[in-house]
Amino acid sequence: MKASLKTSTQFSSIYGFRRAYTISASVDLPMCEVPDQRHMNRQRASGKPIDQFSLMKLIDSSISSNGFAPTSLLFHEFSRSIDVNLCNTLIRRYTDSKNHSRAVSVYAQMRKLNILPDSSTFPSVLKSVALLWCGEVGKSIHCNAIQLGFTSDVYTNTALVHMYGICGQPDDAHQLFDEIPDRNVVTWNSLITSYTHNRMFREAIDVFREMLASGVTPVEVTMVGVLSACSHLGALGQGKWIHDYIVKNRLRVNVYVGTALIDMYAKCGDIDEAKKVFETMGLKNIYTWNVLISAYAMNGQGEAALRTFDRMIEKDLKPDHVTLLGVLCACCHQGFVEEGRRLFSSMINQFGLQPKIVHYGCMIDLLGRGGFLDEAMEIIHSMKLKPDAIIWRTLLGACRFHGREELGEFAFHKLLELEPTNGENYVLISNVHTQKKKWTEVGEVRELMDSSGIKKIPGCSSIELENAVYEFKASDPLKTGNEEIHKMLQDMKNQLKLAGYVPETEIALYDINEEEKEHNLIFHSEKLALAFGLLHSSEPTLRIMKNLRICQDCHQFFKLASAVYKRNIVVRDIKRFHHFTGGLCSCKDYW
DNA sequence: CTAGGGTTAG
Repeated sequence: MKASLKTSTQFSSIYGFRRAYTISASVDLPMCEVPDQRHMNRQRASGKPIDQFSLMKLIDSSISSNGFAPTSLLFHEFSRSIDVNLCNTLIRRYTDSKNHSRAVSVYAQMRKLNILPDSSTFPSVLKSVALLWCGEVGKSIHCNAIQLGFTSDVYTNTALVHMYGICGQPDDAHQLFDEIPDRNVVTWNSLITSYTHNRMFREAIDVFREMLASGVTPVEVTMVGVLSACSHLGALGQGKWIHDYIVKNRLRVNVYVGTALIDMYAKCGDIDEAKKVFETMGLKNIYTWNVLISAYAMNGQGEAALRTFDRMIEKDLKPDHVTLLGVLCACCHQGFVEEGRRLFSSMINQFGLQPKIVHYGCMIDLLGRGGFLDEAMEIIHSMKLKPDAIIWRTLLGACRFHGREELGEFAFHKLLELEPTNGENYVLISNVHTQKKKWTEVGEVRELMDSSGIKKIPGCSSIELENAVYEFKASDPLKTGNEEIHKMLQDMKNQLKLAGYVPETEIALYDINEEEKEHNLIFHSEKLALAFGLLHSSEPTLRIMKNLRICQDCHQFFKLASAVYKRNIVVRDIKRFHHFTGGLCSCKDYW
């Protein structure tokens, strides 16, 4: 029946998952250290078979004091006492205590001893398989379930949908889902999270719509999945609808739902609403605080992020790696160099957290943008971790900012080794040379790019008006179809020039992160979306999303447009938000 | 009695 299932060998690399363990269902288990050897020896010496009750007690005490029971020995010594119920309990205990590889090992032992699994074996063991990201093992357990006739058990099927989803096989999850005769709300939730886990957010929302259409009533967990999808898509209209749905249907705003709501509003650029949800929440945990801190950081409210952090510390909450990342990022986006240095050292000294590569990256960005490139270099040399491509790219970006050609070349050569096909790197070094007007070097980079076949990513922007999303790609002014918008843009350009707009052509000439050359600057996708928004909406705030970073020229253009056309413009680009109001941007041009 | 949940630099 499952002959069409794909193998899962690639999932770990495609989705960036780290394969933590590899377990084969037929592998011999390693002998574990035996914590209660004497007790077992006594039992063995007495020659009496141990009864199930004593065995479970033994397992329990062993798990609670050592975190595990000597599984293989138990199976070996006491196999006569072991039946399916005992195995199920053992699997569940291991799953609950996050000892997933042992849970799977128990299942493997069961199969070896020919103890037939029952309908409650599969859900528990599959949960562990999912958390171990072992799609291959999951598939073989799925085959067992089919052979043993558990194809219509909804618990098993739901666990399988979840397992395939978590293991990076959302298509298999969906295919299986379609074959399940009696799906319930948990089955639907599993399919939705299959998609969110695999960054297929539109599909997740489609499934949610289908779920509503089929008459299944969503619950809190459903909302968390769909809200997460809305966050990633920047779908504010959709997200608000979910929020309304929660209120109207009296679903609880528990800590999961609340955190997901804050994140949704933050990632859709509505920071005020995000804050409101936070203030009305009863129970908050570290996730909630972290989400609010990075909400402020990405929306250009660095001070608020730091104040939130202080509030958190006052409440005696212990910050974690994500918290520190949020505050460092806030400092970075606002140029708070001194504050960033202080936080970085308190991370280690006060909070006892060992910085990860991301924290170093953030510090290098902060120092680099601030012009402290030598200090950034010192950090790179002093860190125990091997600098990755992102570290070097961040440094290269700072070199462009401050015209440090030599150091830039150094970083670029590191990048050529680490990721020779990433076009961004070529663009950055090309811009370093452009600034210094070293046209020979610029030409060389160009050639290197062409010969390596590196292509630019097309820019695409979208704007949501009255529940519809309109997408724009950088357009060719000679093509027909967008006359209205093109005419509007020409008018805007003339208007804004009166307010001081000067098209910036130099950088754009070689920047593949932006769509078009000099004469086409005016047809950048975000400008098209803005013109469309101004023409077709009278809302005070226009929200635009872009798949790449906003370019320098558009940034200037939008600032002036916010003043001339008296609108707030919120742009979410691939990195962060820009809130344009009255001729200024929340990023204070520091990005 | 067993299945489903939120955050992360450039």
